[in-house]
Amino acid sequence: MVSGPLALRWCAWGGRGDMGPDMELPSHSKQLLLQLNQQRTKGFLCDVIIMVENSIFRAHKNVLAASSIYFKSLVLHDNLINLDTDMVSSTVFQQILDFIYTGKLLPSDQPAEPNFSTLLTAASYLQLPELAALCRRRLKRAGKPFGSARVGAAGMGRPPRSQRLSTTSVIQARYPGLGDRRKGAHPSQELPQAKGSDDELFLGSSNQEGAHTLGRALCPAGGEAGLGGCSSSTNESSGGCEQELGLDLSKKSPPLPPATPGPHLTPDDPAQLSDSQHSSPPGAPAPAIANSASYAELGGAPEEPMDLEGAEDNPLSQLEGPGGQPRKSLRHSSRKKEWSKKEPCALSERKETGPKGACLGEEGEGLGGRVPNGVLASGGGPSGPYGEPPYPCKEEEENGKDGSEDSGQSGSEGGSGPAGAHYLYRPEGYETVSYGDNLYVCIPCAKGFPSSEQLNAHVETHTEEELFIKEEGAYETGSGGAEEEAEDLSAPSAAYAAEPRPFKCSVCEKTYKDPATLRQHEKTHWLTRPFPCNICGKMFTQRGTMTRHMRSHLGLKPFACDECGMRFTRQYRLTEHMRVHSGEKPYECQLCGGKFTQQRNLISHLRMHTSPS
DNA sequence: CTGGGGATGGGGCCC
DNA sequence: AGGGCCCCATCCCCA
Repeated sequence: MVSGPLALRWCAWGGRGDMGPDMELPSHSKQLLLQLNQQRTKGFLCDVIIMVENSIFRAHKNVLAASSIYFKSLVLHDNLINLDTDMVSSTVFQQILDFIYTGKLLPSDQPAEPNFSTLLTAASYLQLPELAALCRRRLKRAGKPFGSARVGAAGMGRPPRSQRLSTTSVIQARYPGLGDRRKGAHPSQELPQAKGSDDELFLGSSNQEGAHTLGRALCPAGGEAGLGGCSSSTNESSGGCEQELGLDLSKKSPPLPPATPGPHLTPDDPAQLSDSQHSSPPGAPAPAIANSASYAELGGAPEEPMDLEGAEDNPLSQLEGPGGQPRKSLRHSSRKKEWSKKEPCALSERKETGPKGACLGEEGEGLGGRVPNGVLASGGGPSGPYGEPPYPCKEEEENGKDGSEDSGQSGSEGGSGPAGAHYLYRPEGYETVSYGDNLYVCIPCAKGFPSSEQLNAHVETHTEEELFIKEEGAYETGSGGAEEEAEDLSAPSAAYAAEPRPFKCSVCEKTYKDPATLRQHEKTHWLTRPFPCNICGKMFTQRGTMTRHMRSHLGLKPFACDECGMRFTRQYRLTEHMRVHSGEKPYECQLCGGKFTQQRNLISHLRMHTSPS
């Protein structure tokens, strides 16, 4: 399943002894790559977003996974990848992505010759052995030393990752949902397991050349005799090579079982399973995706030629595809269009904000050129209000809630600067006056810092308790006061009388069984929403809500109906939907006896009974 | 044209 | 972190 287009390419290049030349299309792999690259530039079927500095790149998981073991481990888990900007810049990544999709180092936009040293660093970091080798050759030819670049982070004078883990929280706050997997821990840390699972498939299904390439992928620095730290027989010990790469794989062991052979995916996670389905190459005879759902998601009947032009307008409508329910497909298509109409607002807004807040900032092509018609960039001009307060408070959002669409908009206006609960990145652009260097602001004490690291170091000086007290104090001055509410503690509501709920919200009347839930609830009273969407900037109080929201951006619908192939973003929706097929109507109106498949429709129906109109 | 119902999407929130 | 449920909003179909 992992053997993507590049694996195909390798097969073709490697030649096959059992197949005569008349049975082989010499240009097949080239054409395939060409198509893929075209699709990438159009955003068609792109299923992963890579964020580098302020730029967003869209790509295909299969292609990334096939070209780099690093990407392979990343895209298994995530659809949004945030690359270490210390290791790769957006300009360099642009070249790299082009290389991945074309096999050529295209002349960059830069007037000067591409900086092979930085390219080599990035290639090593991203574990692109062939590109790294190319760079090394060029550097060698130019007589430039490249050892420092090859050793990656260590060579760049950066502290080992384990020492940099303290920044993780800030990074998570800025890019929540990216998690440790993406930022804090290099995915190569999962290599031992990867080698035991997917790579075996890789090796087993490839010819020798493919296996050899993979071997180099496992050991990026190697495979180039006399150049890398590893000898040409590097396949023997990839671990050592990783160390030499400076990718510090020994630090902070990932929360994974030891190198027991087995799949990365947790089989009980439908989302992940689905993601793995996403990774399957279109057209691959994968029984796991043989249902109409996945088939629909792959963009239509396999025998149908892909209509890229049509797809340009709305890739998501293509994703929905003819799933056997034309009406629904149509509806989804229009819905998606409606949705994408909203996105440009947020994005264009972000574009106008400063460097960090704006994913699209300096590099117009980050979206404009790279994904002109993709989910992120489709549609027309801005349609929402500008200049709203950057950090919408709950009340504001709820008061102005004349539609989730609108609240989404306002949310996105405010959210271009990812904000943490206790720390906050304040993007440029909200004020015409520059903030100077202190763009990272600690919310509790309002101190500004020039870097996330410094902010994070500072944040750690605040204790949880202290922060909590400050939040509490803010509410006390704002309304009611906690004291009078505290008195209510003695009078728990009858509804909760059966079960002790000793943890009471200091702001409202709600009580909870455990402090964690209370804490979570208290966040709903905070004026800042800790979890911003990386794509539209909308802020959320809970990480889970944000990641769920992110799914809608990425068009991820992991939960497929076996009956009709419709896909949903949530399990619950699928459960609901399944009643359509089963005919089950468990919700009955006590007034008229009407039965409903969904509770919410019963509720809506009950309103009809109760409302005077 | 209108209202009701079916179905779906997204966010909030609790567990 | 993820599941489950609630809510609101919306679209579509149909009587």
